[in-house]
Amino acid sequence: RNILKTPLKQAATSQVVLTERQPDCQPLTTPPKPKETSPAEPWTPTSNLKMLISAASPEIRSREQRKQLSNSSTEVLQAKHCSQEDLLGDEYEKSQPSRKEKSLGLLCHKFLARYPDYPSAAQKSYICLDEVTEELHVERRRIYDIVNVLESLHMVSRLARNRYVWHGRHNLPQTLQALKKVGEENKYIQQIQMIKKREYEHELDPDSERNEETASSLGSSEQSEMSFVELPGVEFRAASVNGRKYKSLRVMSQKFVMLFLVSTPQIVSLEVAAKILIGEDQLEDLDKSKFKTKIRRLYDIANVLSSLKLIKKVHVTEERGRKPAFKWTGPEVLPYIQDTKLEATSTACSPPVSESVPSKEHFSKNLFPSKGKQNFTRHSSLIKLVKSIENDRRKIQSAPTSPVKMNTSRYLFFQVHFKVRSGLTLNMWACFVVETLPWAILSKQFFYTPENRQEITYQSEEMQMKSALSSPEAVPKPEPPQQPTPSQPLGVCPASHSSVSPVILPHPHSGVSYAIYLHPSQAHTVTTYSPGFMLQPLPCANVTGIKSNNSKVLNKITTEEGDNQIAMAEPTKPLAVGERPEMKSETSSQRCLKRSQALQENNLIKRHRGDEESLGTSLTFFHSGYLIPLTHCAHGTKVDRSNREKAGTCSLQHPTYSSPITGVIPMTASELKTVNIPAFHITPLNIMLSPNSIAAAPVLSNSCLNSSNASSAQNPSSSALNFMLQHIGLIPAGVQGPANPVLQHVPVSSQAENTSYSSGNMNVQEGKVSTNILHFDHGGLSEKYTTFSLQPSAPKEPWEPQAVIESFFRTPGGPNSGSSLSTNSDDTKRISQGTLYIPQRKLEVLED
DNA sequence: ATCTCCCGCCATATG
DNA sequence: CATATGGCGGGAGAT
Repeated sequence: RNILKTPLKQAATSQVVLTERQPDCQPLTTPPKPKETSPAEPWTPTSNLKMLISAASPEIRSREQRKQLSNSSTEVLQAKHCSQEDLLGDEYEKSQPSRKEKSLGLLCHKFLARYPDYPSAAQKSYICLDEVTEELHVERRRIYDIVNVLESLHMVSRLARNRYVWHGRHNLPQTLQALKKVGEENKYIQQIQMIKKREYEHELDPDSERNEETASSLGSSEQSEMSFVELPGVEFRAASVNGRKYKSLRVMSQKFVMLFLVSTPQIVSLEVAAKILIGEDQLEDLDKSKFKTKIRRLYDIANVLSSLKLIKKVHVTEERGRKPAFKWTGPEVLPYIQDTKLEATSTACSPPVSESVPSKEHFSKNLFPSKGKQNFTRHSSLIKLVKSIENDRRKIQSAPTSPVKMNTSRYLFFQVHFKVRSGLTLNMWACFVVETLPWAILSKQFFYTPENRQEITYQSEEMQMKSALSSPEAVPKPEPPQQPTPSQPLGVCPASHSSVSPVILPHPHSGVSYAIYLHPSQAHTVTTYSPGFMLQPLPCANVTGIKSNNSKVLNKITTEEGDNQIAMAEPTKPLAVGERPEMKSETSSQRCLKRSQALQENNLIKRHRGDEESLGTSLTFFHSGYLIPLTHCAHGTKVDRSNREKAGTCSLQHPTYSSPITGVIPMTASELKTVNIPAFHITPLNIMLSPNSIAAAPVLSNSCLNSSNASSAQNPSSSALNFMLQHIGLIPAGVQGPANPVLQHVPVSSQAENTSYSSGNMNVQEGKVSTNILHFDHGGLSEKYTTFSLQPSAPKEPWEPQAVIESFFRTPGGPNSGSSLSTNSDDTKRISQGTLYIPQRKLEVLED
């Protein structure tokens, strides 16, 4: 081994020598001196050879190395000369070491093969680097690369020199959870947005300005050091090692993973990752070489992660071209259900066993993180983002002179993560703009999370996002200040949902596609920007074919990789006020059509139910035009209960989906009834702000139950759901049809009962939002979480975003009431129309 | 040409 | 000091 080392070092030297000699035309001449001086290791000649050989063929090189091990310097030399000349021409090509076969990925596979994924306590395996390097025939250096990444995931930990312990994937769930949490705290999402945003701008006008950037970046240079995320049980032993640095690769690896866990489509392009990993420390250091190096490292890391099946390579295509990226294919990591106290115990569990069921408190705490008291608007990246947004608005409005208030506190970001029965999950990011329209959807998507599959394993790549649907929301642009529409209390938002277009959502397993109705503009956007995904607005008449196999569209879709998409909010033409009427009428007719279809579909569904049975899934048509696959849509608590239990069981076996909230969250029959969403169970998985943002609303006890509408029979969670979905555009307002032709204009409801729940129409056009409770009843634990919901307000009362926000993040009487957002919660504000959006490019992800 | 990323020099840390 | 680690970037296969 040492032998190898020495000559290598000299290779460089010899290069110099060689070069110098070039002019002499005697490149092969061996400098006599050194040769004699070190009989043990004839470095110069060897080096020369090495160089030549390596240039000629890696195969030879390796042979050379082998020989070298058993050598007698002179002989080796001879041999090499021979081999060099002999082999150079021909056979060298085939033997073995095509570069690929030496890839870190492959090596990693070999490495991993040596140890069990889930080593039992008994078979605690140790890793001796010397052995490994020898057995795998690799240079030590390479092993370090692997081990470092594994360390970052706590799959191994160092004991001492040359010695590591193998933990396998036992810690993975916790690690990922922890990483995700940190990732969120680091505001990676925003940073990513920021980067994309920046790129976008550069595209628009290459001669962009960078002063603003710099300025904003100065804002704060806090947080995120080279902090390595550790787990309670798995700290760096050999504590001394812990003393900073020398964890770069590890840290980088963790951060890289964080990016996946945090970003919504779990896809991260190398470019973005590199930028974030760099920019995190140095501000705006667009050093080219540094970037390259970062990329190199990322590839290294990615190779290991790939071997671990945690990520997979894909390509993201956008205007700029095809960019390398990776997609997370590891276990789904739910919002931090990580509790330091629980880790130790859970670590001891055997393979698939998940962490113990989190305590109520802990769960709630995680669901609504509230520790970060600091106003997140202070975060530099966010400020940047906001500035960018302002820029956009300026551009869009083409009214550069219009006063643009830079008030960062006006922006609020939050993520909504709804879970639908059979695993269809709606995940999105939205943004509030205080003083403007309610919100804009930054991104949203559906993905399939098979929590009720018994056979689920980490290879969730087949499952996750296979049927992902990401529909870029058509976000209305802000209206020019010149023509404010203060008189129009109801924002553009509701209006934009007045009509829907069916869209097909492929289903990976059953081969069934689901139709989802989206607003035309959305559908359009989708089709336009996600060609690869084949979101197709279909003529209503055709939608009936839930499982149609004749539709080429469908065929294509099912063939397509579900994750070929990624679409983000795209600037779209705002709905002009004038257009609204027409839209509506059109909508009405569409609704009718749809409803009739709904019936048909329902039948179809039933007919096909048998097929679905195997999956324990069935389709149900949601009368609002939202078709969702459901698991025994039921209707009663019983089913729910059993399901829940099943889910619970499942979770025990599959840590990946073990989160208690992954399971079915039952709603009582009464709830369903009230809500009028008979077959539609939605579980608000988490509604949270960006980490550390404004005070979140932590759980509440019963007190809250009564806080706002105790008397009201409405189901809080449903309210919330309606509210969200509607504004998100998933549920068209006033689906009920012509009955309420002018929904958009007529602020509905004055009573809680008819606000939206009674007639099944979701037209909650406006109203006050108040805090409400979500019932989480899983595994015997019944919990209530405060969330928002609509409360009927006085007719004609304009929208009060402030209230929305307030109630969204605030809990009456809760620890965080009177949060940072606004000083007086009861104060309502008027808002003008408009919306913000974050321009993003169309993306297309391709498998490799 | 671009994407990947192996190789191995050499600065540092460790013992 | 000898070794063990691992940062880093040249430059060569892969595509």
